Amino acid sequence: MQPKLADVAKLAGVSVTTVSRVINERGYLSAETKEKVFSAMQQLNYQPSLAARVLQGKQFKLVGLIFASLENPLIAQVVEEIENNLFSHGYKAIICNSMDNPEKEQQYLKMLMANQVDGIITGSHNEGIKEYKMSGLPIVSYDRYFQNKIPTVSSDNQAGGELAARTMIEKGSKKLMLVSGSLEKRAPNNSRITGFEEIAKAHQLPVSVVEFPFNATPTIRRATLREKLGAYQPDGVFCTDDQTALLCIQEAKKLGMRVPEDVQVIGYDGSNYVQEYHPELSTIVQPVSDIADLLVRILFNRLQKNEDQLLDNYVLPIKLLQRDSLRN
Amino acid sequence: MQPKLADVAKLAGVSVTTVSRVINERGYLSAETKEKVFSAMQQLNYQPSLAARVLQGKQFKLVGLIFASLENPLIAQVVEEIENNLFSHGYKAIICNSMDNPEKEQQYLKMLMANQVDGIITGSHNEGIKEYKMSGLPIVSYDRYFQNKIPTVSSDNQAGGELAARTMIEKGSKKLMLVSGSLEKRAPNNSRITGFEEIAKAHQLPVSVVEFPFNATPTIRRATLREKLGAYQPDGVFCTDDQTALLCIQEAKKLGMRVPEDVQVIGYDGSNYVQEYHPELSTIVQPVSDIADLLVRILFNRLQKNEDQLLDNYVLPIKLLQRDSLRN
DNA sequence: TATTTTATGTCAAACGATTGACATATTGTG
DNA sequence: CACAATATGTCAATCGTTTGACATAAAATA
Repeated sequence: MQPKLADVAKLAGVSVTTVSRVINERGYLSAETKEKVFSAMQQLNYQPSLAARVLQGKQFKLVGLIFASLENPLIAQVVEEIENNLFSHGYKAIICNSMDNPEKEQQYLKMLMANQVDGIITGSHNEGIKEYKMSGLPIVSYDRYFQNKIPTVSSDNQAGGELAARTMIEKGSKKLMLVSGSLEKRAPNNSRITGFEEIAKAHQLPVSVVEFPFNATPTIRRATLREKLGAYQPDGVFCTDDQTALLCIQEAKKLGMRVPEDVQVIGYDGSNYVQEYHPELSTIVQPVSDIADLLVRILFNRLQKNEDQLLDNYVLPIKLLQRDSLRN
Repeated sequence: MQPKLADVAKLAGVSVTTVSRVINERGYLSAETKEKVFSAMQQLNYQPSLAARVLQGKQFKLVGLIFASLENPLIAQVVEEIENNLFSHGYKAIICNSMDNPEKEQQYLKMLMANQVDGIITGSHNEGIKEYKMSGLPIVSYDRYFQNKIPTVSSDNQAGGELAARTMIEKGSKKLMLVSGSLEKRAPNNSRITGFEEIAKAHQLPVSVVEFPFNATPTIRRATLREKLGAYQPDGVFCTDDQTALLCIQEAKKLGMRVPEDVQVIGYDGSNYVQEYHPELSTIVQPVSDIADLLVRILFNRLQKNEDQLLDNYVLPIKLLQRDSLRN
């Protein structure tokens, strides 16, 4: 059995109240007693029962992370950085892979509420889930709009789309194609599309649009891309996520199109993984560290009930990573 | 405030004991009462306080996952599949990125103990951490050997190394190179090396060995690989992980070596990501789903105190995924 | 009809830590 | 020396749920 407060008290030769005082830093305490208590805790390898503390109204120091899937390198990185961030504040993260499944997401929310987590950070695709409102929990979202004053952090999707268009037009592309990795309305994501389209229109260049449902498999995407690339023969393709962009490059090459001579390709996300292991891909890079940082910061702000200066949306700047899928 | 048991009881017009009986399925209960209670729970959106239940000796239904880093696609996939598996059993997962840092791992163990998680699944690199013994928690490990009867699940590393060697030798490689993604002793990992070396020796073929410390950055790996490839000019390279294999292919090409004509390359891991987005790479594929499944199954077995038929090591079969980095 | 079985209720003690109220020493300060 | 500040102790209630002991009443069975 795990040692309890009383065991520590006995070993240290003090009362349980005193031990509790030491742990919670209340009242007057001599250095000597603190020392005794701490060493007793060490010896017994004592860890206060979180369950018992929570019952007293203390925080669990537990945050729920709801994201679609860790198999997306960007999400994996965001989750990892959030987790590191939380850890440094003494918080733990419960991970929830919603798999883009609203039912699963709903069940997760119930679980998280039962666990009485202190807050939730979500980057999942499904919205209109009423439990979000009911939960009464502090929630922060990544790159998703919610109806009810849930703060959202995202990269500057609009500017990203614009930058992608401007860049490839500058470098000579005239016959553009836009591939949306997932069609969901209301996602900030969509600004990537509008940003791109606006610039294209300003230059009076046509844009062929391909949209995938979010659950399209790589195989389906490949087949579709192959067909669209072959049929339309674009000389510049912007994909709203890196993974689709990779497929796009690969299929273009299979069709005998040279990248970037015949067709330039730009992706979106710029995870560490893509930067390191797909050196060819040019992409719009999201500031992941800043995003993770801000998400946690906002959550803590809400946790501490400092309901002050909370914006509804935080939009962080993106930048272009230019590599071989773009001409010089 | 969250509704409590008493609120449900009042709304359902029964006693708290009855509600508790319904929830815990104890004693005699009429269908009618159950119905009333369930509907009251629904109406109030009642979730029993896990903290209170845990205090009564119930399980948290919480498992700690300690892995090095989610930025490795294989780990991300393993974690994701474990999490899905746990979820279907009503369990949640706390995620811990140890970042290959023993100190962090130790802190995590403490946290997990304080949280009174029901068990731990670890695939982290650091061993000899005494807290593992002290924790008294059921632990299962992935691809790591521990001294003290902690069950381990791994892919058949030895067979994987052998298969890699046999395959490339069969396909004509005579000047072999072995690149170890991380040098750690005592890891099952090492069998990949010995397996490869044994077959090479049996064929009286020389093997040049390159070893990286686990924390070598991609940049360092690239530079080293470039030099070793250039100096040794191997015609067959086996890398003990896919990421290093990708770097290897890329650097070989930069050096003007053709893959697979001049040099064949085989990796190890075969995560979904690599299969989908690096179609060129040939690799030894670990059965990730089976691994995740087994890890969870073993953990549950220990949780239920069925200390029966528990092997120390479970070695699951691997298979070769042959693609363009190998000759036909 | 007598006796089980079924169905529910009341009550109170746990689980482990926190905390307020209050008591009692030992210091230190003016 | 008086009075405050410091240091610790005792005691009991509390958080929300579980559970055992016991009581009671209705329905089912013998």
